[in-house]
Amino acid sequence: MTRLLRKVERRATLDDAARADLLDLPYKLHRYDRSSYLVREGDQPQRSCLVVSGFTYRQKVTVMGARQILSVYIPGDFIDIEAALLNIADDSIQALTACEIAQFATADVRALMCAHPQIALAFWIDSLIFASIFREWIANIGRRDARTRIAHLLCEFARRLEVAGVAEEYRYELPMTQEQLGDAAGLTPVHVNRVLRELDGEGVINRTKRQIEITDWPGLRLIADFNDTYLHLDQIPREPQHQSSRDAA
Amino acid sequence: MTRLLRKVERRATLDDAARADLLDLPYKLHRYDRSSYLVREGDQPQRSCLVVSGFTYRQKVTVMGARQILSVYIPGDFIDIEAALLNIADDSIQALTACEIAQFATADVRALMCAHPQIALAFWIDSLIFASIFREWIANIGRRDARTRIAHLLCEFARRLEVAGVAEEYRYELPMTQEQLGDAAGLTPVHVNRVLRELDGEGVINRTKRQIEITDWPGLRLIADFNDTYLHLDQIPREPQHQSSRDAA
DNA sequence: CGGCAAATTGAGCATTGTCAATGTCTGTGG
DNA sequence: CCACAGACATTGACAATGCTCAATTTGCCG
Repeated sequence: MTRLLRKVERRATLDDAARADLLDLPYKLHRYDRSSYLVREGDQPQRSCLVVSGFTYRQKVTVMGARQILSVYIPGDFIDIEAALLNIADDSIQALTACEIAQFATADVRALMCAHPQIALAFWIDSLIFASIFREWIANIGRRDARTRIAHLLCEFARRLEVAGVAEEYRYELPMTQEQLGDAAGLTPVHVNRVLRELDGEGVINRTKRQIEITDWPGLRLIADFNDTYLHLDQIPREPQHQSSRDAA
Repeated sequence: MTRLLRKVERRATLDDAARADLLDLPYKLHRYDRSSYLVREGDQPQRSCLVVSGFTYRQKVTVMGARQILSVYIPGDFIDIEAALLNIADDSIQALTACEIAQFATADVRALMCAHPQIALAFWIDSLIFASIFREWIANIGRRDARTRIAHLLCEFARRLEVAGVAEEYRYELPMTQEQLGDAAGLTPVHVNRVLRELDGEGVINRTKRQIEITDWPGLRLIADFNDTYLHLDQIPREPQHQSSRDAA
C-alpha cells in the first residue's frame, strides 16, 4: 500500500488527511496465473487493479480472430482506473506472467477521489500518460516498418522498466513470446522472429532465453525512431519530493 | 460557453456553485484557418482548447517523414485537456477545416477542477473515452485489412457526428482528403482511393464531393467489424445514478 | 479559361503474411 | 538420469496485400 502512496506522491502534493485516506483505502491482494483474465471485454467491473508484481496486458480480438495487444502493464501501474468511471470494459486484461494484483472497489476509489481532488489529479495524470502511450503505438503500428516497430517496443520496455526500478538500464526480462510481441506490434510471429534475429545479428541487441540486453542503445534508438517524450517521464520529479526511499516497500 | 456547460452536465451532476464557476471560466475565442497549427509537438501549452465549430486533428510525424493522424476532433470535443496536466505536448494539433476554438488558460482549468471535483471527473471521463478510442484505433490499424479499416473509420465518424448533433444519421460531411484518411488509417492515399471506390461500387456508401452517405448501415457495420461500445455512448444519459450520491462527498 | 489540389487508374514490386516443416528448450514422469 | 510432450523459436518457399511511381482526369476557384 505504501507503494501506491509513493506512486501518488510522485504526481501530486498530498495533505495529511489525503495521505491518511489513501492509506486507509481497502483492498484485496489477488494472485493470478499466467494468461488468466483480470477483466473481460463487456464486463462492468466493480474493481480497479494495481499491479504489485508480474506483468499484465490489455487486448482486443477482431471478428476475424486476430488479437491485438493494446498495452503492457508493469509493476506499479494502475491498470484500469477507468473501471471507476466508465460503465463497461471495452477490452480484456490478462496476466502476461503470474502476478499479484491489488484490487480496490470502484466505489471506494470514486469516494476517495471526490474527497481529495489532488489524488484524482494524480490518477488522472497517470491515465493521460497511458493515453499518450496509446497514441505513440498508433503511430508506431500505422507508420513504421516491422524492424522499426519491434525496435521501438524494445526501447519502450527498456525505459519503462528502468524507471519503475524493475530492470537494469540496458538489460531486462521480457516475458513475452514472439507471438505476443507480434500481437503488440501488428505483425505475425514469423516476421517478429526474422526481425529479432536481424537485430541480434547486427549486434544491437542480445537475446538469451527471455532476457533482452541492449548492446547498442544509441543504435537501437536510431533504428527505432525512439524519443521518450511521450512517456512523460518529466512528470515524475515535478514536485519537490523525496526520492530517497526508493524501494522501501 | 453554455455548450461547455451542457457537455459537462452530461457527465456529472453539478451544484450551483460549480455551475456558476464553470460559466465564469475565462476564455478566448480563436479562429484558425485550414491546416494551421493549434499546438506543436514539443510545446509547453498554456491553454486548453475546445472545438466550437469545424474540425481538428492530432498527428505525429516519424523520422521517415510519414504522418500518422491519431485522432479527429469534432465540435464539442475538448481537444487537449492534458495540456492542463502534462508538461509537454508529444504531438501536434492542426485544423482540419477552418474552425472556431475556445481556449482556456490551463491554470484556470486546474483551479476549477480542484475546486469542483465533479467537474474534474466529467473532464476525466471525456479523456478516458478518447483513450478508449485510441485503443480501438490501435486494434483497427494493427489487425484489420485496408477495407475493414476504412469502413471502421467511416462508421466511427457517423456515430460520433450523429451523437454530437452535427450530422444526420447516415449522411455527413467528411472534410478529409483521401490522403488524410490514409494518414489516419495507416494506408497510402492510392489504396484509400481503391477501397473507397470499392465500397462505393458495392453500394454500401455513396460519395458526392466530400459528403458520405451510408446507404447500407448494417452492411458497412459488418464489413467494418464495428461495435460502438468503445465510444462509451452509454456515459451520456447518466443522471439519476449512484454517481451523484458519491459526488456529495 | 488557366491553374491547382485532389481523385483516379495502371503496372510492377516489396514487405510482410501464409503454410508447413524442423529444431530447441524445459519440465515431468518413469 | 532419460525419454517424451508441449510450447516456442527458427527456417524456407511462396503468395498477396498494399506500396511506389507515374500518368491522367476531375472539380473547384479566381
